[in-house]
Amino acid sequence: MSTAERLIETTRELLWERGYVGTSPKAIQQRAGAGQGSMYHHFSGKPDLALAAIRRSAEEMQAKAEQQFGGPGTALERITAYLRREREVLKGCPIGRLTQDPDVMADPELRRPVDETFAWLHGRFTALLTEARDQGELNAALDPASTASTVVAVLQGGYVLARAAGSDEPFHRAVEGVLGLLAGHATAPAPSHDR
Amino acid sequence: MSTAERLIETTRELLWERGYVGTSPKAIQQRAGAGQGSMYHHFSGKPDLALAAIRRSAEEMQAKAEQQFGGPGTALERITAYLRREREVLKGCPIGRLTQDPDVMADPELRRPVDETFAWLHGRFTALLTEARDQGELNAALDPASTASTVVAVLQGGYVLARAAGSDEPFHRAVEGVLGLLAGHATAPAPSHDR
DNA sequence: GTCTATAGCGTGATAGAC
DNA sequence: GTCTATCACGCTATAGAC
Repeated sequence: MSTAERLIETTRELLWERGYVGTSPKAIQQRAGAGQGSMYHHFSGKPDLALAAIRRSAEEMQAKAEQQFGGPGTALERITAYLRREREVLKGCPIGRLTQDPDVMADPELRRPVDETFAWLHGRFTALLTEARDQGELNAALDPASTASTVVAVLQGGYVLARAAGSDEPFHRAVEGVLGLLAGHATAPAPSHDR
Repeated sequence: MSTAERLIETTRELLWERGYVGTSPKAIQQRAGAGQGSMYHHFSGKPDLALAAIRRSAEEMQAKAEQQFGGPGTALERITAYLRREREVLKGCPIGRLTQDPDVMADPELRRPVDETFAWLHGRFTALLTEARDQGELNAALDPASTASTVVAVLQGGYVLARAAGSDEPFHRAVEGVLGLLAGHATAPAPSHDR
């Protein structure tokens, strides 16, 4: 693994653990086992390195989500699979937490990957919920776009509640709660596609 | 307004805007119009002042919530009133954001008010949802405790989505989405209490 | 590419005068 | 109670040797 690679990965970790304001170039260098000069050779400074780290985390989050979204099963089953997927709940969402970092939100370049990731996620959920509705898995009275925002918010808020409590429980309760609400809106067993 | 008062209020503002790590004693003193010596006369240091500020914000959040919870209407109407209440959405939740501050979460004293506020909020919502269920406003199949976590998470996650997008819209969509999900679970018009 | 040395500034806190 | 002076330290970055 190259030095630049190690610097990016280390920055991703520290951004996740301590946020942008709480992460110093020095801390990155020490954990990555790189000197000052090395870091400034590969990156112009803290914002440049953070941009590389944030972009990679955003890509990773989308790729992981696509694993469940593009998997087998009905639309509602794929949504359920995504919501119930294993997560490092107490560490929080590596992208969502950047939202609370004033210096990240103040810089359009750093902010863009965050904005785009949630816009993508919302679009993906809206499409899946529309599919579920059209297949009769979900009540037609529900607005897919609003429900999509609700589902994404439950995950992000679940992380907040879990960290406040110092326990995974509130996160899982929130997820099961929204699944219960969605389940009650099923109108009929989903028809099989192939006949 | 006393100097100590001004210091606490200023700290509440800065904690909301920039978090604990991003807020320096110097910045507090300048905005509050107080000197170094003045601050250290009234408070033992940054953590002590932050504790006073966090406690007050936690109390305020609970008091504001109780305005809607204890207001008129059925349980579901009071929940709706709370969810639709005016908020400074783009500023985020002054308590929820502390959850992302590693130094706050690492200090049991600073962390306690955050933990307690969300525990209280969850309990309050659980009671209201139980009441709604018993009054036939809500499907009996729903678990009040899980649904309560979902509702609180929607608010906290709504703030995250709004800040990511730089717009109030995702917050309001998420709120209307969960109200839509709850509405579909009504089993019958709520009976009047008084006859 | 990586190292060490250095710079200028901010942070969190203390000391002691008024 | 509030002020100014001072401290040791950490932050982000640059310079220049190797």
